[in-house]
Amino acid sequence: MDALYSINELAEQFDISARAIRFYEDKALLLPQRVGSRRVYSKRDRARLQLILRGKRLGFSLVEIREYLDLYDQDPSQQAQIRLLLDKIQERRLQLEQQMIDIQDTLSDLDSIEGQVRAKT
Amino acid sequence: MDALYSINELAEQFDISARAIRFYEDKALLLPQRVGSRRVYSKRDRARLQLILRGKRLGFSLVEIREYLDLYDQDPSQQAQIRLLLDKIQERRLQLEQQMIDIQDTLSDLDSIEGQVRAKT
DNA sequence: CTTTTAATTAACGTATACGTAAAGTAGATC
DNA sequence: GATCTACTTTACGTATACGTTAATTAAAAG
Repeated sequence: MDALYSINELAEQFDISARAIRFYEDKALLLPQRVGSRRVYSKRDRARLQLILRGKRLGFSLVEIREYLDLYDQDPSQQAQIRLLLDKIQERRLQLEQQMIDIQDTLSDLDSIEGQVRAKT
Repeated sequence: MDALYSINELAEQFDISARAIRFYEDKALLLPQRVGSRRVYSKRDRARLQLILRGKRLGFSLVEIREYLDLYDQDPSQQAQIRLLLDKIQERRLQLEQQMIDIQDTLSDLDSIEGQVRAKT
């Protein structure tokens, strides 16, 4: 009696298109059961989709995400691959830090523009 | 006697391709002087390119960046557009915050994987 | 049994941001 | 003057992540 979802239910829950979900399956990131020709998603599939979307928010490509998802499948004892993932995460962290700096710089620029605007009134 | 740069000098300085710089010009983000047919970049052009790259790191599209660059050109007194930019910046900030959460979640997952790995040894 | 409704596959289309030849030119060097 | 080097324009190619018909089909509702 595990909860099951249709493709459109999942799409609505995560605010994405059914097309996107089928696309992820096409790229081997998901492999739901079928009832006849229709896709049926388990809790586990749903959790996978959630990981996919998180990966996307982190800026990973679908190919990268697929590789990382495999880590969750293969009983996780491959430390080499885990290290690779940690490296990628670290790389992303550095990018995030640069983004923070960029935001600060941009906000400074905006401040000075604002100042100029005020000086003119 | 303002410093001038060739396209390849700029490319090297910012570690991008000359092709990329020409592409930005094609998209009207840059408009360097010409000496004969060759592009010559001023300090101001260089600063513009720096803003372009910052915008990219912040996740803006070239079209968006072009719109914002225009803000720096038009003597900055158009508060409506400045507000629009501030809104976009705010939107990016929210995305960044979500990214921070995603990173934390991912690191937690990695911790638990690491725990499982250790438990097995 | 007929009509919706929800879902399916197949396949072409789209936007973004360049990469990558290919062919030519202009100035500097020998 | 020939060649090398840096640079140019033109234009087709590429990767990613889906959007968008179009044509079916199966199951539910009437």
